[in-house]
Amino acid sequence: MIDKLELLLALAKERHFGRAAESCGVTQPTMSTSLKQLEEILGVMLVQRGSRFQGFTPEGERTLDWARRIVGDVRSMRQEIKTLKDGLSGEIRIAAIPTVLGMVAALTTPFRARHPDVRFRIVSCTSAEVLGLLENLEVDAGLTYIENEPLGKVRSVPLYHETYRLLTSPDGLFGDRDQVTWREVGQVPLCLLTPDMQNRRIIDRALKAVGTEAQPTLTSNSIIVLYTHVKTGRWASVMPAKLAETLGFSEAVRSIPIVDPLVSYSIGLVVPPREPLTPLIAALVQVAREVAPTLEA
Amino acid sequence: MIDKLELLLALAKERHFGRAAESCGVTQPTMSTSLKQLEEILGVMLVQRGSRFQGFTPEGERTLDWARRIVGDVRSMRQEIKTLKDGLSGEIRIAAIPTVLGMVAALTTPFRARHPDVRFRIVSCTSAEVLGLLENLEVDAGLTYIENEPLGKVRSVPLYHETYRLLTSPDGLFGDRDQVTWREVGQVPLCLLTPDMQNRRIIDRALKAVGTEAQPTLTSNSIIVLYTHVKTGRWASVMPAKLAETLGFSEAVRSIPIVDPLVSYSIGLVVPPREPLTPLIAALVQVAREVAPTLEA
DNA sequence: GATCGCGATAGAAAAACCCTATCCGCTCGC
DNA sequence: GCGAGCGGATAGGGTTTTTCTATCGCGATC
Repeated sequence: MIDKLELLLALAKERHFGRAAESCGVTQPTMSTSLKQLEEILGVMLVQRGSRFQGFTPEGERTLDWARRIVGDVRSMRQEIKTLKDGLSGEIRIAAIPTVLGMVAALTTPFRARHPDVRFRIVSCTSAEVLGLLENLEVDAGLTYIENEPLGKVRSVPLYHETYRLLTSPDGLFGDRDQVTWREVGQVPLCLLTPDMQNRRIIDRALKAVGTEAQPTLTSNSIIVLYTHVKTGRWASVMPAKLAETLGFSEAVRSIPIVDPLVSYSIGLVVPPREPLTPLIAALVQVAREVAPTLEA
Repeated sequence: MIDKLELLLALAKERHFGRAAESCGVTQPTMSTSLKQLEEILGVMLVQRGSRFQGFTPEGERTLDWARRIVGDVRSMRQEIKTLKDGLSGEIRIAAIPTVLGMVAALTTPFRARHPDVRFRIVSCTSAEVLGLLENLEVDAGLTYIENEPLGKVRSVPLYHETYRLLTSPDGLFGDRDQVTWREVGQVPLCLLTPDMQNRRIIDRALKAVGTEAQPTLTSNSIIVLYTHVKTGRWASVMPAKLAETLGFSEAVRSIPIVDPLVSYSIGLVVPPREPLTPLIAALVQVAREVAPTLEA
């Protein structure tokens, strides 16, 4: 039963019988028959049948919700019992948006100092994907924006506020300033994230609010790409202050606060709304609460 | 996996391998091996092993909590999907304390008018047992006191307030009064519920508060026994007003309000705190909310 | 209209499951 | 202190269930 629910979840993720089966370590016929059995048990069609996968029926969607919950609880149970036996151990999977990648260490380092048997897996993705991965039990926690754009069903722990800096060489446009306005930023050719990233949308929104828009000379979904370009001193960018700090640029780059208005968004840890949390996630929330004050400083 | 969790729940209920196995329709060896498998899966001992059942280990207790939740969710899922297919149908099991038994019809009748395919099973028990049965998924809802004595983890829907009447023949002690005090009630020989019933404890408490105590001439855990005795006109009792009304006594019995102080306790529907409720229970809660105002009148 | 990708189906091998029968240890009564 | 009886564990075998390989059939695509 549980296994069949797991197969259903895999199918929802892959939307393809063969790949879903493979991701669960079974063959495609097993996938087919198992789902058919699940449909028989529940007495309803769950999958739209055609020559290929065509999505779920409404009953299938409801069953998916239950499956996520039940499978999640079974995993939580197993982990909790394991923790009772071995102490905190295992792996925590965290999905993080690119602009917080530099801050992940602020969470993982104190955590690991306290719980050395715990491993981490960090995946970088967009803020929308964070929520999807969390929902589908593919990660245990997320690091993302916690106030703008609807969060869906999660619990969140605030970590810090993101403010923005113009990174540019001292002899570039506005390179001699102590602060610049968003309107002025609009005049600078920038390296920016691609528009599917929320950070980019935030910047676009800030610029639009003052009646201008970005002039991207380079866009990427990778912070590393932006970083290496800016570091040359020949490209400018707008980045969260924390990120700029963490990355540490050479003297060829100045980090200039952007004001008027001061744009600020909350970043936080998001975890499933389930009660009780798994011991690993509970411990992570605990550490997040503890380090949050030190991050704002 | 699910089956093994069900077996674990049965063992917790029966505290005896053989009987637990039988209640699940399997043999005792199956019970033994299944539990051993569960222990292997989780990597910990769950049951205190000796020559006979000696309770659960701490890990076993935690696993039990999870099992209740997971098994409950699986049942909810199956019921919800069934409802999507067939509409509301199936059975609702309600545990009720004796003094509300007469009021159950006030809930079931409007419910069945709306959902004719739903059957009911009503079990009578003490208020403590109501919560145990609810916790162990042995009933779907309870009808009991909702404010005094800790309720544990349930959601409750208030239905009405219980006040108390002295039932006695017109020519019995205080039989000519329009109201009596609790102190006076203490002087009357009464038919009462046994002390394991909360209603009895409420009465005892009320009497003790005015410095007297009950003089039971007959005690029973059955309302029918009390009813038939009082009906003869030769025995007196203290009963909730609603119950006395519902039962309907002959003219040989007067129902006299007891005052000074006016003792009143809330009766309500209690359901598991799980979200979402099963469709059946959600519908029951709905009906309870609707009929509650009419009950207080 | 041939080809290819996707999922369903058939049949056999493997695994899991559950039963009967029996054993072992503890408790209680005499 | 010893036999009886209860409670649970274990052994062995038959049956069901599961899962695999191989293959089919349907649609979409080029």
